[in-house]
Amino acid sequence: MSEELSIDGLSEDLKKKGIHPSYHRLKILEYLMQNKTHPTADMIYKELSKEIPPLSKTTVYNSLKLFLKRGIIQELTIEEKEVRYDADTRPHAHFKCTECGNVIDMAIEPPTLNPERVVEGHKVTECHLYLKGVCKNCLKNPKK
Amino acid sequence: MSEELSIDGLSEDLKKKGIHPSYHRLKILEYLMQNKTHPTADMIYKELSKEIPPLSKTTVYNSLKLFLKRGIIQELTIEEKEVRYDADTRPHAHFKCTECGNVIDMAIEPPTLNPERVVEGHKVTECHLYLKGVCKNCLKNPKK
DNA sequence: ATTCTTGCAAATCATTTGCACTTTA
DNA sequence: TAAAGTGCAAATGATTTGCAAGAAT
Repeated sequence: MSEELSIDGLSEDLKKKGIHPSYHRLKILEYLMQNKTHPTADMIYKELSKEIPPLSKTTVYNSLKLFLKRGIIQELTIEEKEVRYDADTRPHAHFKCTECGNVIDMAIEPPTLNPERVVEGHKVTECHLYLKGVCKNCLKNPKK
Repeated sequence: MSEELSIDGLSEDLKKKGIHPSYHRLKILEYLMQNKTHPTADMIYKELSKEIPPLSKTTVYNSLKLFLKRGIIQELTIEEKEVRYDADTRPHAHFKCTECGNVIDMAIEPPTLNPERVVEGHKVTECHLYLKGVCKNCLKNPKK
């Protein structure tokens, strides 16, 4: 893809965060950056398995957990029993379509999602805005 | 929803929603309305069990699911593996303290959380704003 | 050689399900 | 007596853990 998504670039990103850029880790992060579908661990595993047969789900979980701890991805819990991951850690909202199940990004009025502020005396460090409804596409093409 | 918490009032609320106001259901809803701590199903079960020995967790799950379907409570998925319930269905934000683990309500600038609107062509019907950080209380009394 | 990475298999744990018992109308 | 409510026990399924084998430096 583009140069910012080159394996070399990703490799550098990981090194900067103190993560050894192993092949599996690079592929998992690359997948997350190229697929803005906010996949679950299972989706990532299923897709990458086609390409990388010797890949275990444990490694996917291990890698995601590591990326999360180092702040290079974020976890979305828009729905119970469906933890999704997003390589874009900039503040933005997420919309889940109840028809097609897709989760899409949404630009949202900044003040709301600005982290690192104090509200009512509480120190806020993280913000998630989750919207649900029917997406543009499903509104146009109703199922059934 | 009635403002007072009389059993009679709750009973009427349930009937209006087409839910038979059984003893267990009334106690579960009453607990949710009196305890603004956004408890999990397990917390509700553990607490109510003290009072109502013949109560099974299945009944708690059944009742919560039913209330949810009829729109008299809402589900909070601020954290994975910790689905919480809130009897207040008006738009408001939720803050989870990473120190004490408590989830507290927060009044939030209305436009952000107004449901039933169209954003970027998508029909929004539900909004959740989840904040994380350290609460006022834990800032004052740091642990250890 | 030691440390890091990977991965199988078993453990965990919240939630769901099947079904039988009990209560209510 | 049919329908609704309840609850035990088993099933489910995503995630975690323990540990051993393989890879990297």
